[in-house]
Amino acid sequence: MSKYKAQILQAVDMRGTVSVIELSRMLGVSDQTIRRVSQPLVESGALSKVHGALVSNRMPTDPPFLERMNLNREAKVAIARAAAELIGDNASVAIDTGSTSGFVAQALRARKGLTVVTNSAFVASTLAIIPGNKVSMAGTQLRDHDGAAFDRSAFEVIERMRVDYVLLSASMVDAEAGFLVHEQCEVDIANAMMKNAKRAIMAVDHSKFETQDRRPALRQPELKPGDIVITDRAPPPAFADLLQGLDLRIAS
Amino acid sequence: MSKYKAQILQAVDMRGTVSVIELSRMLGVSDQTIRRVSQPLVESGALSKVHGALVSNRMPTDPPFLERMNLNREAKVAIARAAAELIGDNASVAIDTGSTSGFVAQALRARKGLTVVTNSAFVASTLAIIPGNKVSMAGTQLRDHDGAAFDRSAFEVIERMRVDYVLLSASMVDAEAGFLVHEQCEVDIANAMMKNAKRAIMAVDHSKFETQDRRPALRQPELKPGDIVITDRAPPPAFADLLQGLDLRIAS
DNA sequence: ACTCAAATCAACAAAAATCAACATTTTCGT
DNA sequence: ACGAAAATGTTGATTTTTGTTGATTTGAGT
Repeated sequence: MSKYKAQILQAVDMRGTVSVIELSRMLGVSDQTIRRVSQPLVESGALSKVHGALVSNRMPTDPPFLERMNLNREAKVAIARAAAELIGDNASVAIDTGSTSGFVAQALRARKGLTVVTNSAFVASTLAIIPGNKVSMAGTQLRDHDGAAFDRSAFEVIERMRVDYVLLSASMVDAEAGFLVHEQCEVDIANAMMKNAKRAIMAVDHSKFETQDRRPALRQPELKPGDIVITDRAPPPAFADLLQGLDLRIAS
Repeated sequence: MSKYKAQILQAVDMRGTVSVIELSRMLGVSDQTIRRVSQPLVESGALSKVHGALVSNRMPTDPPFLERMNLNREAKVAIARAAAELIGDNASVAIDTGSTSGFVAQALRARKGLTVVTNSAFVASTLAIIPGNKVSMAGTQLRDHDGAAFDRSAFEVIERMRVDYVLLSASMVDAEAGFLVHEQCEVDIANAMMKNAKRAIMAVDHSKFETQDRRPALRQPELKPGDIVITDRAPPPAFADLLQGLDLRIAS
């Protein structure tokens, strides 16, 4: 068993796919060594190999989904680590849809004894198989672009739970309007989750503060004083008002 | 108890992995001493040893579900390909839990326009994000060893659907008793799915025909004549009676 | 189909780590 | 202080891992 095994697995699982050359630079060894030590991993089925790279078997390989997962990847990983750190073991947490939430779910695999409620099938399947976790999948009918549910039963499940944290995300942030998403049903779910959570964690990478997106957007429910915002760079000064009273954390 | 043990344990658990040389410098003793002192620690299971370093056992270990996914991998992949071929585009299909079903779900990503109902969060998240699919997740409360649901709402969802195929699996096959699983709830779900499907596909790799498992087991609902059994090797002759009237297919 | 660059593989030599045996030092009870 | 037992360091043979080389395969583009 090689000493690089854990690092390779972690890197590949986090990113879905990473090139052999990149791994060799990352670990400071030759590409040949990466191939050699990863061979048992692919034989055991933990990873798959393609020409030039290793790909994770634990993550969807569907283009649109993967694209979003790979946008601002390092930022999201850093934010996810910080969120997982904050949440801690044995906590209960509601998690919404969104690629950042997907990374948080992956980071939360290191936690133990979580109680989770989510309307994202990806989040649910990521965390459900960790021994000791209790995971509730909210909703039945999954929409195809991200595998999340927004039907009536989703609300019923969420409204039955009472959790320590709710993890939310946003498509963009506007200095006046606040945290925005594109669909009403996402707002509704966020609202239901927030009502039943002690504390909200809003996870947004820095790109969300700079979006020029002009598509119609809807406001997420307002955060309460003391709620947490995790991002990866200090937001521009224009957002000072919006973030007033919130617990802003910069992950790196 | 050696005076170094505590420090070694602490350092290794803290950092996950630390080289023997580094430990020897850290404690101001020879590398040989580190090996000697750490030997009882690895024998007692507190640490693992790799060439050049000691790694903590505390932190990262694969969930059992993923380990089962890797058992008889090639056989399951072959079976999954055959099943996906058979099911075709635009079909509707109910899929149960089980590692073989997980592989079938992955193979089904190549199909288009599927309507899927499943009680496995893993299957659901794998297929939900394929554009054009309609996926229903049956159930809310996910059990931790495989992320599948067996609660009342799971049955309600399944009983509302009418599908072309149901994809089933088994833990083992007995020449007299037939296809067996270990839990009653799995039988119940299989039963509900079969009642609402035109045709059943039973996917079992060859190892299931050879199991010596003596744990108590329960029969899956009886297959109808014309139902399909997909496996990867011709079953032993003792199973001829059981397979009588069924459509047996050998995948390679 | 053909070409070229990049990635892979196989084999070998160099380097690093391990192990076993022995010499030396430390510890501890008397 | 003395001797036995345990712990540590040292040495050299052995094993494992690693980087390099060159031949081969693969994949993208024409």
